[in-house]
Amino acid sequence: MNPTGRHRSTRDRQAKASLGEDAVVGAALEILKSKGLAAVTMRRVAAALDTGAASLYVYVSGREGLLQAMLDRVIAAVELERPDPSRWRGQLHSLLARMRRTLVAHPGIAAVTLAEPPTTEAVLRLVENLLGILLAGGLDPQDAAWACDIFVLLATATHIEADARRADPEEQADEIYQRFTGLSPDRFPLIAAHAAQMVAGDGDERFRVAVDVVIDGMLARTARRQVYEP
Amino acid sequence: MNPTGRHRSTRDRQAKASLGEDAVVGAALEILKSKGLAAVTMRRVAAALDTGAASLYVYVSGREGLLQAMLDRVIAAVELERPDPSRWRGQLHSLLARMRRTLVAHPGIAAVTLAEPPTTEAVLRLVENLLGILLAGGLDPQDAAWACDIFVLLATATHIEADARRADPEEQADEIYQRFTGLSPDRFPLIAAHAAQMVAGDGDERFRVAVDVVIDGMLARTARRQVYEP
DNA sequence: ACCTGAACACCGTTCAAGT
DNA sequence: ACCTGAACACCGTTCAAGT
Repeated sequence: MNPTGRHRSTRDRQAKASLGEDAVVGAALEILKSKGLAAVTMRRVAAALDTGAASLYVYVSGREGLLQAMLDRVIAAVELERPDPSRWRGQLHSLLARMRRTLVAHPGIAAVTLAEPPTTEAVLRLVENLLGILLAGGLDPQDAAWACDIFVLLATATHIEADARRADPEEQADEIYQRFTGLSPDRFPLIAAHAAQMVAGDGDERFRVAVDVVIDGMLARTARRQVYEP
Repeated sequence: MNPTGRHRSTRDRQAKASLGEDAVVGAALEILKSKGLAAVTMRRVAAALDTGAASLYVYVSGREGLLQAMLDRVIAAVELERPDPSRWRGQLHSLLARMRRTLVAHPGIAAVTLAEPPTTEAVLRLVENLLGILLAGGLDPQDAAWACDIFVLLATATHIEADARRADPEEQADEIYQRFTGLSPDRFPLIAAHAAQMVAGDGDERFRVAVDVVIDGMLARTARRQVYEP
């Protein structure tokens, strides 16, 4: 057997010394990026590794476990920030924008985030970093914890939203705009009147505004507390 | 054939005059509530209606269309508010709490919301109402539009989060608390130190805080605009 | 004209039987 | 001891053939 040769049959190949969780997750991520979440089936991942679906169960606990491991690997690639009280707001925006960009690059992967509590290594590191920046910003621990939760929810939700709209986003925005302006002014006067505002901004900008709004809201809470409970 | 009789075979029964989109959606919602989203298969819905999966395609365009119709019916049941500028903040909380409660009562249904632009009748009515309350509150149209988007994202995301945690939520919170306090203080000092804050509050309370934070953040934007661009 | 059984092309997971 | 082909119990969707 030529060790560099590619083999098309599942029989007749060298020992699987090179296989392992990393290889399985890697193959699955490649399929995810090129074909989307629905294409990530045990059978297809196995085929990409020149083996059968049953062999995958040695390295992952099943499809659910595989998705979990994929998310962890994706999140692990997000560069963190060293919390700096003098620029915590900017750090928050950078970190969350990177997180969102990474998620968007992996269509569908975030469905897993919401489904499971943040328990894997990489997700914990990200949350720890978020918490650090928020506390450096002077937030009360409870507010900081809640803000973490909200930010993760927003990042995940905008990501799911983004990748459901696979087609040209601008074209789709235009389509929705047309539909909104065409709505009966008797029944939907506000949506019709403000259609332009309803479809304004791309995913990045909408996410940025959402993060900004949450930061402002948290600062308002902090200010209120300092007035009433000094 | 006795018209009140139940038939177990797909052959040998009266004409399907009673069937229609409503019946299909109703049967699907019953399965959703009792067995969850994964159990809502074309075959099972058909079986509940004493017919075969193929017959469903007369009334719905496929599984995706069925889910869409189910969501519309669920959202249609959310009672709306007549916008009142003097109590818009309370109205927002009431409306969104009702929306969330309705979603939580239908495990898994919200996965559909995010996946599709808000284009169905009932969703449009809800968004129109949200927009009305926000504008009554004095928000700039663009801010109001963005707030709508954020609120819908939050409601959907917390709902997905809620129903992934099927088991006893309190027990699960305790489990996560144990895991957080047990984390290495070298690597995750903040999560470990603030574990209590991280798991504080049930779904309702966390959602309420999130809505409050977004409202405060939007008011801060409004105030800022009025100072700089009077 | 309407309805649907049966077929098609898939799934995730298990396990007996091989090497 | 390790690996996996084949089987099991499902999917959504289509369509030819029946009534």
